[in-house]
This record gives sequence, C-alpha cells and structure tokens, in this order.
Amino acid sequence: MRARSETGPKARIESASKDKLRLWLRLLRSTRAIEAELRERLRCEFGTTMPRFDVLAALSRHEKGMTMTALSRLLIVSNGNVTGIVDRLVVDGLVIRIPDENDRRATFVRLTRKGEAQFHTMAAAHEKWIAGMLGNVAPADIDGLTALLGRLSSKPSAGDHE
Amino acid sequence: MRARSETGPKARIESASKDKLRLWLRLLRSTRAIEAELRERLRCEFGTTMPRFDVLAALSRHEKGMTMTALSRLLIVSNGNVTGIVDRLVVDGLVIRIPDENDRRATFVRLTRKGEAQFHTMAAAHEKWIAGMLGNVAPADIDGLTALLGRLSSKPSAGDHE
DNA sequence: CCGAATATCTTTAGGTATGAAATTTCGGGG
DNA sequence: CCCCGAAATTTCATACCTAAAGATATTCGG
Repeated sequence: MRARSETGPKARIESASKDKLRLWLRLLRSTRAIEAELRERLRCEFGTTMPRFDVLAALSRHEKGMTMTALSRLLIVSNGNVTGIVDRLVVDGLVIRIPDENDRRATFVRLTRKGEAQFHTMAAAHEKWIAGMLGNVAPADIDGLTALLGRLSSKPSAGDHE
Repeated sequence: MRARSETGPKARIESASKDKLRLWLRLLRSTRAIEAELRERLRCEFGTTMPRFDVLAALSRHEKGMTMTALSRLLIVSNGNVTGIVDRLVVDGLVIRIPDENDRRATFVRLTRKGEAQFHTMAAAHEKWIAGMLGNVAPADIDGLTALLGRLSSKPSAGDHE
C-alpha cells in the first residue's frame, strides 16, 4: 500500500520525461538509419546526394522557382549552405539562378529541363525505396503516426508556465 | 459506378506508397526541426555540438570504453568521422584513447572524469529540453510510437518469413 | 529625403560527414 | 613459417553544414 503511493506526481513526471527521451532516441536512430540507406542508394544508383535531391524535390513543386531563403527555410538548413549546394547544381546544369526583377536582393532558383527530367527518374525510385523500407508499417498506423508528427512540430513552448 | 471500381489493387498500392512517402517526409522534417533546436541549445548553453554530445552519451553507457568501430556503428556515422570528433574531444580532455592490449589494431575510447561530469550536466538539461519539445505527445501515444519505430527499424529486406 | 533597421545573399572559418585508399594487425590455410 | 584475406584505424579529397561577418538592396520612421 505504502509502496504504491510512492508513485507520486514527481515520479510520474520523471518517468514521463524518460519515456520521451527514449522516444526521441528511437526517432533519431530510425531516421538516421533510413537516411543512411537512402543516401547509399542515391549515390550508387544516381551518383548524387541527399541535399542535392532535397533541393531538386523542393524545386519540382515550385514551377516558378524559389528564393534561396525559402529553400533554406523549407529544408531547415542554413542559408549559406544552400548557396553551396545550388552552386554545384548550377555547374551540373540542373538548376539556374534567375534574378528577381522586383527585388534585386533576391534570386530565384529554378529547375532546368535536364534537372526536371533527372529528378523525375530519381523520385520514382525514391518512392519505391521508401515503400520498401516502411513495409512493416501497417496502413492504419500511417495515418495515426502522420497526425502525431504533425502535432509534434506544433509550438512546444505553449504551456510552459512552470 | 465505373469510377468506383477503379480503386483496384494497383491504385491501392500506389496510394499506400504515397502515404508512406508522406510519412517519411514528415518524419524527416520533425526530426530535423528537433535536431536544429537541440543543436542551438547545446551551442548556447554548453558551447558544444550534437556529434560531440552523442559520442559522450554513448561512452557514458560503457564504463569500460568503446572501440572506434563500435562507436561509428552505434551512431550510424562513418569511421573516418568518429576519428575527427574523438580527436577534438581528446584535445579538450573529455575522453582518452586506450590501446587494446589483446588486439593492437583496436583502440578503446573512454570518458575522463571531466568528460563524465560535463556529460551528466548536459544530459540533465537535454532530457528536460526533450520533455518540453515533446510536451504535446500524450503518454499513451509514446508507447505506441516507440513500438512502431522499433518495428520500423527491423530489417525490411531480410528473410521476411513473416 | 535620410538614415537606421531589415532583408537577401555570399563569404569565411571551423566542425561534421562521406567513401575510398593506405596502414597496421590479426587469423588461418598452405 | 609465409602469404593472403579480413578487420580496425587513420588519412585524404570532397561535400555538407553552421554561425557570423560582409556586401547590397529595400523599407520605413522621422
């Protein structure tokens, strides 16, 4: 009886905190494992890298192009980083820079025809790889997990009155 | 009428594939966002970085030290990379290299007392940060998600004898 | 109209990351 | 015993990534 009552509020909070930590570690490990596998395949099959693929993927959804800042925010990488990746993609003729006429600070980046074609080929393979790697996940789980992840990224600082 | 029958097996598979892709993209985005936040805090609060913290965390669970290869496998990074990170940690006096007596190819890496102390401080803060960021996740969800991620990382290509 | 805050992008320095090649060592089959 | 394949690290070239500083360009209050 007494022993049971020791699971007080404090212990419960600590335990919850440990559970969340464990969850995060698993999330990180799973993501890294999948990322490593994808990187490997992108390299072997297409001789490219994740960041390059990510940029192409982002651009393929924006027919009119994107600014460097928009790219860096979407991919959650630094702006200086995007400069380098785009530089290399330009050299390979997969994207082009187009100065913004209205704002001379900004530069649009857009897929070339070659970049578009190359991305479509890779995207098809990429989708198959993912489907294979997530084969163990039941369709029913997917919706729940997707929703959960959406909730996860919503502002955490909300209830921080403690 | 005709339209409804078009949701055949093929369409269903394609749709499932798209769902999985979406799930992966969300997983990647969420993980990156959390990683970015953690990196920022590690830098501001403790003047350190994620990879350094990861190495210290791994070593803190192995009293007797770990080999470079074991580290690189656990953290899912290349062996050449671990060399550099450990080099810098050695310079800062947080870890030491100890040659393996039985196998002169191998080197053990172990926390120094200083490294141990520093890690414990950071780990406590780190756990709190995580708890804060995952505040929106209900305890009930945590178990399910943790289990799901475990299932996810199990080899997909292996002998899937069910 | 001016000047300070702001925004966009590049550059820089240093740390992180990879794959491949080079070293050294181990282990076993001739 | 010698050789050869495998294993543990490091080294190397290259790419990625960040934070911070720098170069322009824009915007807005005064």
